[in-house]
Amino acid sequence: MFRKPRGTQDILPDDQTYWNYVRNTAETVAARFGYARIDTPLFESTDLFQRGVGDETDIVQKEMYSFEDNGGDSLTLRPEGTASVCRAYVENGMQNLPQPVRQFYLAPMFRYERPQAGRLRQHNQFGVEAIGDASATVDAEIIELGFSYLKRLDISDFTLRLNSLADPNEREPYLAKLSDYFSQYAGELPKVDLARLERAPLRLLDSKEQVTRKIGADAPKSLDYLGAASQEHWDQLVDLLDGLKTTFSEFDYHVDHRLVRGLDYYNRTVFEFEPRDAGGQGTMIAGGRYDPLIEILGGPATPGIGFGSGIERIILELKAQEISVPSADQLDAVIVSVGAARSAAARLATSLRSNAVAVVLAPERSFKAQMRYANQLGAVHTVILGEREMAANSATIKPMQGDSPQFEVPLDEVARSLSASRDGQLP
RNA sequence: GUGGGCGUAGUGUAGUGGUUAACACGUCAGGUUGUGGCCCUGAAGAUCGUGGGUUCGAUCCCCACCGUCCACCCCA
Repeated sequence: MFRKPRGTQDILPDDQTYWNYVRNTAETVAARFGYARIDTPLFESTDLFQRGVGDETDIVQKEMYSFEDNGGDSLTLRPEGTASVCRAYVENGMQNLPQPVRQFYLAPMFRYERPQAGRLRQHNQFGVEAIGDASATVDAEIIELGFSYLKRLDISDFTLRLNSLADPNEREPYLAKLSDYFSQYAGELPKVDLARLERAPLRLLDSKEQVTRKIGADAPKSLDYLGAASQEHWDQLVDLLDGLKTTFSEFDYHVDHRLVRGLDYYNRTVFEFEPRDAGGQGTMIAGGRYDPLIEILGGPATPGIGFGSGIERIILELKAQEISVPSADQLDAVIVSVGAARSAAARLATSLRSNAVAVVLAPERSFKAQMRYANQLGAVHTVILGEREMAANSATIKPMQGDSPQFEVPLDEVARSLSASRDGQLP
């Protein structure tokens, strides 16, 4: 038999309660901050990601699902969301909208990776992007949005790390200093980190190797290389976040000069929310400013900032914290009927559904088995249609929870009776 | 891409170099005439991940592959 491709998953009905909870929360919070939904294609021109994400990144070099279509074009299943949103921004003339343009997405991403907990080949992200405004107030807004999202999900015990990667022209001298610094210790660095020293010196900062971490503690900090403009931006952001601290008692952040990003397009502000006792793949939200990106993609220089949040990781954390999520829509009734009453039962089901009652017709089994069936489905009521009811043109309604007695109502009042009972149960 | 653990019915587990591979939950059917949940009885359901090899004989030993989990890498 077939099996699902490696690193993919079936999201079964039982798990959908988590997904609904997360998606609904994301939509609600996004709306509250004035972010509107955008959906972009599942695949894009390969070149968009090569240029946007960065040719040197692992994502582009070995993790993309790229293919050539019948017309000979090279396309790629999107590995991340920001490049597409920026492409859509330029392509659809969003420069002519009031700036910044605030958008969010809920969408699957694809990366050819070795699967493990919290890491899949197809995963889903809630992402937000604010494009067209370079001021630090937007940075603070995005971070507040991420905070509100986690709080509204009822997740606690998370930390927010913050850093500034400076602007590209400031980063060159910084990276040189950083390389120089680590080169002094080349003899002590483990093999993986020697490779990083060549390829991506920034990555040395968040290495998991003990030695490297120790050496990295005193490494040059990007924060010390900010130019006047990015320094002012940083100061404003810190000021705004301190303001948030006084508004939300649980809000906090800490500056971490080791926080870096794997995608090339980031500049200035970068941040991550992660569980306090984060394991390997813990990061729940990661984002930052990407002012150079749209120009890199061939558009007009346009600043932007946003974050991505892995829904699977959020759900892992919801489960880890044993957070209860709203249960699925309940089934109002199962109709139990035998013999001649079955066709009347089918008609009743149809009529109930058009009256907004959720109803299932029990399968053609013994009376007892049908009652069991109703119980297994967790229906609030059983509606019994038998010979007696047929003769009286009525139906018996039996509440399945608690021990209220069953009662009989005329057939045309079943819908009213069921919905009244349902509405009465709401708080 | 690297290293390690694991792979027995739908799910969770037990088990043995040699006749019909066990248990629990779940599923289905019964427990008399139209009433679920508890309980009782019964049934279905596993080519013991796949393919090689060792052996008279392998689910059990060895190898490869696949899958899964963990760590690295990378990242959400």
